[in-house]
This record gives sequence, C-alpha cells and structure tokens, in this order.
Amino acid sequence: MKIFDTLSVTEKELDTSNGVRIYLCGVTVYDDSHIGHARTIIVFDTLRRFLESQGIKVKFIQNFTDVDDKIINRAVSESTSADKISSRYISNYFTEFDHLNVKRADMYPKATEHIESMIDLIKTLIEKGFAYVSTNGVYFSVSKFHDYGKLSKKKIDELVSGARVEVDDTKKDPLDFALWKFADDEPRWQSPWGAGRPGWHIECSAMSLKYLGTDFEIHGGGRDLIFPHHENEIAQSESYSGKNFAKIWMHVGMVTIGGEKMSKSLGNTKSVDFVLKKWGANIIRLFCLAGHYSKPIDYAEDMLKETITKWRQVENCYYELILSGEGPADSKDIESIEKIVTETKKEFFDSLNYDFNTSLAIGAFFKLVKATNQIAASERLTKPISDLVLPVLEQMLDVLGLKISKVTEEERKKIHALIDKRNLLRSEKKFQEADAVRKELSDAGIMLTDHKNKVLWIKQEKIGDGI
RNA sequence: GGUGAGGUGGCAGAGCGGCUAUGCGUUCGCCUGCAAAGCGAAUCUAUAGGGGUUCGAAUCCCUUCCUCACCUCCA
Repeated sequence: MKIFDTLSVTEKELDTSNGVRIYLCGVTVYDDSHIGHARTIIVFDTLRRFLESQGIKVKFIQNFTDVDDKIINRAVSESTSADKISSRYISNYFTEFDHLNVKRADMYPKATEHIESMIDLIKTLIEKGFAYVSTNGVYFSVSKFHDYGKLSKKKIDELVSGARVEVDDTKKDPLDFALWKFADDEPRWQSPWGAGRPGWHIECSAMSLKYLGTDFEIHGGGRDLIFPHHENEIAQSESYSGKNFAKIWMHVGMVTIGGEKMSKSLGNTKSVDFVLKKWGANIIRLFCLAGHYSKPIDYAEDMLKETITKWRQVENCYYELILSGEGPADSKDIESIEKIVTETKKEFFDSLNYDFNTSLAIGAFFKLVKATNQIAASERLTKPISDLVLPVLEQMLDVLGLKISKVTEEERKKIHALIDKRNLLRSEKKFQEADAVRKELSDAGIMLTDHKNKVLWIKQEKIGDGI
C-alpha cells in the first residue's frame, strides 16, 4: 500500500511485513468533539479496517490530552476539577464515537497517566544537551536539532522573523518550546526541576515511544498539527532516541464550513452529537470519506442530503440480497454479476491501496450496489446471485464502517405477518385497508416494494429530524 | 510576507500526456391498484486566464489571477 508522506512529500510504500503500528493524535478533552475531529478519526478508523481486511495486524494507539490549560480554564469556570472535566469529555467521546461505529483503538493512553515517562524523556534530553532548565520550566532548544523544520518545511530564521512567536525572556531562543512548565496550581506533578505540568508535545513523544517504539509505521493527525505539534514531536523524539520517529506522516485535511476551517476559535463547529442526531453515523462516514482524505471537505447540508439518497440505495440493495428468493438464475446473469463483483472488488481495494483513495473506493462500492439493484429491478435477483454479491458487499460495508439497520427475528415475523395481511387485502382489492397496513409498517421504518412475485421489505434507517 | 495544497460540467468528485470516470441534480419514461423506493433513457462535453513543449494536455513547463491551510491553541 502507498500512502502520501508529509515528511518526504512522496507516496511511500507502507511496510506491512511486521504489522502496522499507528499513532493518531487524539483530542484534548475540554469540550465536545466536532465533525472536524470526527473526520480525522473516521479516516484512520477506515484505514485500520482496510488494513485488517487485508490480514494485516494493526496496533492502533490514540491518545487523550487530559492536561492542558483549556481544561483547567474550563474547570475554573465551572468551579470543578480538571479531572472532572476531562473524564466527562472522555466519556462523551466514547459514546459519540461508538455511535459513529469507530472501532476502539488498542489503547487510549492519557497524558496524566504517563507523567513518569515524560519526565524520563526530558531527563535524557537535558543530559544530551537538547533541553535546558529556565525559570519558567524546561525548554527544548530548537537550534540543537538540526533537522528542525523538516516536516513543516519551515526555515528556522523565517520562523523567528515571523513575529508570532511568544516573547519570553527566560527562553534562550524564542523558538524553544516547553517540555515542562512550572506551576503553582493544580493539577501539577513533582519533577526533578520543580512541580509543574508537561508541555503538550512531549506527551505524544512519550506515549508513542512507550507503546510503539521508534520508527513505527504511521503517525497521523489533522493537517493543522503539522506545525508546531508534529514538528516538535520529531525534534524531541529523534533527539532522545537518535532514531527515526515514524516512517510515514499521514495528515487529514480540514473540515470547512462555508469554505472556512471549522474550529472552536471561529465558533463555527458542528458537534458530533449534533451531526449524529441530524444525519446518523452512516451518512457522516460516507460524507467524511467522500473526498480524498488529504483535501479539505466542506460541511454543506445539500451534500449530506444527497448522501441520504445514496444510502437508501445501499439499504435497498442489501435487503434485495438477503431476501432474495430461491430459484435458478440465468447463466448469463451469473456470468455478468461474477464479472461485476470481481471488478468492483478489485477496484475497491486497489483504490484504497493507492494512497487510500476512499473516493474511488466508494465509487466502486456504489457500482456494485447499482448493478445489484438493476438486476433486482428486473425481477431476476435470486439466491445464486445473492450468494455471489452479498459477501463482497458486506466486506465493503465493513471496511467503510457502514451499518445497515436490521430487525430482530420477532420483528421479522411481525413484518411478514403484516405483509401477508396486506397481500390478502390487495387481492381483495381493499386498497384503503392495504394502504393502512403499509402505513403501519412505514411508521415502524419498514418500507415495502411491490415486486411482481413478492413484496420486498426494507428496514430504513431513520435519518434526520425535519431536515 | 514565507511555506504548502488547490482551482475540473448546476453541484460533489476522480483522472495527472491520447480512449474526456462516477455520483447527485434536472427532464421524460418503466414498474405499481396507488405511492414510495428502485430501474431505464435523455440532459451536461467541463477542465481559472494567457503563453509554451508535444503529432496530441485537464494532465508537463512558464506566467497571471483566485481560493484554502499553516506560520498562535487547534483534528
């Protein structure tokens, strides 16, 4: 598989020979997650599902930043503890991302639980001369790391003249960043240099090193983390270990709204909770995967609405397949569907293999859906055809993390009973009563399609609230 | 100002030297007792402007214009 690597600015072959280790920078838990966070996480979740579908062992680590000024500020404004704030939003995170059908990572390390590792790392950095203690904390000396700027393609002298660097006389160089900040208030931890809190960047260095070692396969996050976060992580980690930090740096484009980046500071966010209620997990996932991961996507309601139409086609396809009748299939149909299944499957996986092009993969997926629906529409979809299509369709659904709404066995019996009842009424030309039965079913989310020889039912996902 | 990524039909979005995806939308049909869904057909020949290279460019080069992101916390 090839993935575009931000560092080398090339498509790099992913080494899967010893499994794939992935570290994804997660969220700072001081507020609700929004669809921007969700996109990055969905992209990586899908990547992970794809790799696993290829029989590759994946070790997936995603952190929670649970020590941060924003958390503390929030705690102060709510007169509670930082710990309460972060645990609340971690709990929310799991509720929301479980709903988004995001597979749980192998581990969700928290910064607060890895203070010791961070201190060890800082100790070594000081010993090696890459870091120094000042009156406000411990700083990393950027000038000591000669590759500084290699990820973000920034020149050190340009950064200095950039004027946006925080002025702090206690630092040797304005570019130096904090590894440890002394603090008088809670939360704080003891360290050899004085009580305080870790800097933001050091946590990812410490936790990725602890769980994935050096030179692991993929380090990822949103594009906005390239500088300074990932640049600084590289500086710390490589200065510490003397080894390459990560093989591939994979960055996900921003979600925009009205063409502008969605962010807390601009106040234009759509929370995961909100979009889940409005669109549901399948629509959100399809939306997040509709374009290439590296490019921005715009949160536009019209597009989301269109996605609903497409999702209905998938539901239709799925139920046509699982409810297909017994009976022989035309050998020509078998032949053509075999061809389509083979082709779309190849296209689907080839697309993902080449820089994870989900846009093309989804295109292949819909080709299969469409071909199936065509056969169904012409009343020729029988079990032998379904047996060919269904496993592949389910595999694709699984990789994309899409979930068809299903019914219980009990509901199924009830549905069949009502369909029988309606059929009887229809045969007696009691259409009004028949329509009442149909209404009863549709109110329960069961849509009917009258085929020539049978009635197809579909459990439709309920989407949106007065869109 | 610096750096990076882009500008493709009404919209979304691939292609990254030749065969100009795909989807949505729109229109008209089919199916149906009716409806919804689904299906079919039609519609749309698009590649920011200007130069070049080439037998041939959306695809390569130059240039102009525009957009976005990063350069501060950010997924």
